[in-house]
Amino acid sequence: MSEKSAQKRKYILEKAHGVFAEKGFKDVTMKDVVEACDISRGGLYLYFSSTEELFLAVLSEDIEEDDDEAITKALNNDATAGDMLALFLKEQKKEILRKKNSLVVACYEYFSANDIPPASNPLRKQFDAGVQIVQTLIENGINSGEFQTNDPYGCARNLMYVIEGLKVSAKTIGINEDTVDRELLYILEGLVPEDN
Amino acid sequence: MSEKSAQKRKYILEKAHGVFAEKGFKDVTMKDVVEACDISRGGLYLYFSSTEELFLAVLSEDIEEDDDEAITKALNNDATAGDMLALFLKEQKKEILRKKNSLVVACYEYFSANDIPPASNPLRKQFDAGVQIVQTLIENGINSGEFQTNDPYGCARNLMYVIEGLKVSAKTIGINEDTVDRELLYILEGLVPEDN
Amino acid sequence: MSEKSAQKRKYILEKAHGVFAEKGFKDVTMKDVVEACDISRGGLYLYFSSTEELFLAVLSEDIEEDDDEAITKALNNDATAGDMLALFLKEQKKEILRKKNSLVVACYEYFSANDIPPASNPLRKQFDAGVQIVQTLIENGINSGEFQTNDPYGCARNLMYVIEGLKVSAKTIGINEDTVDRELLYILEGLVPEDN
Amino acid sequence: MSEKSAQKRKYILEKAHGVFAEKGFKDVTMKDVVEACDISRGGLYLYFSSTEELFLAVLSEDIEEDDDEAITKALNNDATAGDMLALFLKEQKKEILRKKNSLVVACYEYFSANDIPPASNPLRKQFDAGVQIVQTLIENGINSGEFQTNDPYGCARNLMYVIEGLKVSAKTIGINEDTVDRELLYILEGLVPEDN
DNA sequence: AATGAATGAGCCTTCATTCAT
DNA sequence: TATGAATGAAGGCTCATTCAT
Repeated sequence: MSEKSAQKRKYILEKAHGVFAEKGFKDVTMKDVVEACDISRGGLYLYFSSTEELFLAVLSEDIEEDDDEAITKALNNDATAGDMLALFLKEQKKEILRKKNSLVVACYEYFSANDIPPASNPLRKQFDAGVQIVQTLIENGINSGEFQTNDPYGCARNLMYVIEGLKVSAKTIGINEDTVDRELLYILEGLVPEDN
Repeated sequence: MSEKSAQKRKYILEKAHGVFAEKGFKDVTMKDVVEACDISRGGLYLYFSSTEELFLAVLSEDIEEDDDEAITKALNNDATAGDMLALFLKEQKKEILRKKNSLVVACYEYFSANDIPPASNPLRKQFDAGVQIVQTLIENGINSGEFQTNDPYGCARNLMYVIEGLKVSAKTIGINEDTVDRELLYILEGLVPEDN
Repeated sequence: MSEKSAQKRKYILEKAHGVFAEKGFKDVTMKDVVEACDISRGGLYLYFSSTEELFLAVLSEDIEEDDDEAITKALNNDATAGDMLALFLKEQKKEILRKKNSLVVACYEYFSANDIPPASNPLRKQFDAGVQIVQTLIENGINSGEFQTNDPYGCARNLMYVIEGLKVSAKTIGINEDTVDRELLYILEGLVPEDN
Repeated sequence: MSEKSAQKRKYILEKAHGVFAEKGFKDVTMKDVVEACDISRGGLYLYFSSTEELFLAVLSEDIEEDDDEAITKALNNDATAGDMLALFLKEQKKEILRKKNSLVVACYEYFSANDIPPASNPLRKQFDAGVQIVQTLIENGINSGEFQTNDPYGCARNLMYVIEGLKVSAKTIGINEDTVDRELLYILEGLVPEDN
């Protein structure tokens, strides 16, 4: 039955994902999830015993899938650094503007209310991974002459913080696609040699 | 009596401010506020009839006081653009790192759950005001030869998004003073003519 | 100031009358009355200390005014018994169908919840008075040859119970003017000699 | 489980019936019912979510049972119209004088506060059904020579309004068995040929 | 007399959690 | 495993009543 169990667990996580995306973290009740899953109250408790447990499980599933497949794939090809950075930014843009199934708000609510040690904070991991990827791409770009900067790490961090700022702004003050494009472009332009 | 009433209203707002700072928006109950104020349930309802009403009142009081007095004062003196930008950033840094009485998290929770038209969204107003100030300072700095950039508006926006990113990161993944310094410095350096 | 006091008392009773007419007895709160009168909470308590006290006061004022003036006046003239009974029924009909300011429902609620000794029950007094009036009119009518029945008292009671039935029906199942006319006419016809 | 559920639903309705009989409609709180049933607050809400819902359910159960079984049974026998009318009146009398478990007052309170379209107003239905029964009985009685009247419908209505009047009077001004007997007798006598 | 702020009791409603089946 | 009835705690809201001014 472990097979069937795993199946059901996955099913619950999917439905719960939708609930967290819609209501954030704090407003979600076990009842919400039960109803979304259309299972019994007791049934849910068999798998998860609190919204926190549920949320953390949803989150790790989510991150697992997340693995920036597009980027990874591209890295295996012979794409230029510029192409790959563009690809990365395209993914980020999609995430920033995503309305459906976004866990961003739920993450803010959860991680701002719970002091998670950085080492095990998935948000932190994602952020650091992003910086790492961007830094690498920039360095590659410098080597190939596509990019120009004397602080690739600083630039990568700057980019990631801007992305964070855009994400939160998208949820709180509302921004449109043009705004995102403009901001990302601003940064990219800082990277490109300006002599031309 | 209106005098005393106003007094008490203010008192409630102060206490509520503390509660929102501590628990964010969604977790705050009227009971929390009642207990923080040490008044009766009915007494609170005399002044505010929901946590939303309370929060919005707290917020407008907060913004009112906020008025970036330091900056304003400096503007009336003969401070250089560089000094003034440094001052602005110091204020922002304080805000980013503030643990006590920060409404940042509560704002995220409230404004991500409620679609407020941009025109009346105080978060938006604050952001735009920030961009405006920074842009002006940069332009002044360009005129005085302190700064160098061909897109003051873009640079101002970039700075403000980084600040947003730092704010949210401070609450969710935790960042220390050095990180803030490093990020702000990175941007400042981009502004300073590098020929020397 | 006793003059002014009496004035205000009267004012409160008028407003309260409207409130009881609209909401019945049980649903009325002191707050309702305070708001209807636009006076202070404490102010109302200076005059009445419960809705019950208020209601009973409203009721006695109401009954006082009620005194079937029209009938009384007619009795002093040389109206025929038939005319006077018709007049009486017209008044009753008005009462049965009245939507505004009717205390009927409030009376039902109050007197069905409180066992008032018949001797001091104003509803009972009114009922008995009605029977008495009708009986007298019928007897007069018999003497003048207008009416015919061998049980004037029984007929009067029957009429009054029908009126009670119509009153309560008007409030609970809804009846229209035609229905009232038809019912009252039915009784009248039983009184009139049928030989003609 | 549905079996047990139905059982409990019935149990709650019985207890609630008692509560409404005792306190009318408006004064009944969910807490009253919870206590009468000796179940938990939440438990009650599982079955009914307001006193209104409860009351309407109580009412329809009540009417269902009500079916004037005695009359129906008699109709299938060879009882005379007079016997059957007497039987009907005996039932009504019982109802008029009933102290325990009577929903009359609750009905007054509920239906005078809520405008229910006549077509779906159970009080109206009951009234009309009563008129219909009485009219039929009278007509049968006329055919068999037991009764005499030239307006069976009018007489039936008159009877039913008197009964309504007696019901409400029983609750508000208090009447005893003799009074009921006397009033019903008065009407009956009007039906019986008087020549003998 | 009159005001209206303040209190606290009371009822409403929703859910997390348990448990018998 | 799975169900869903049941419980009771928690928080919301409204008002009767009091009292300092």
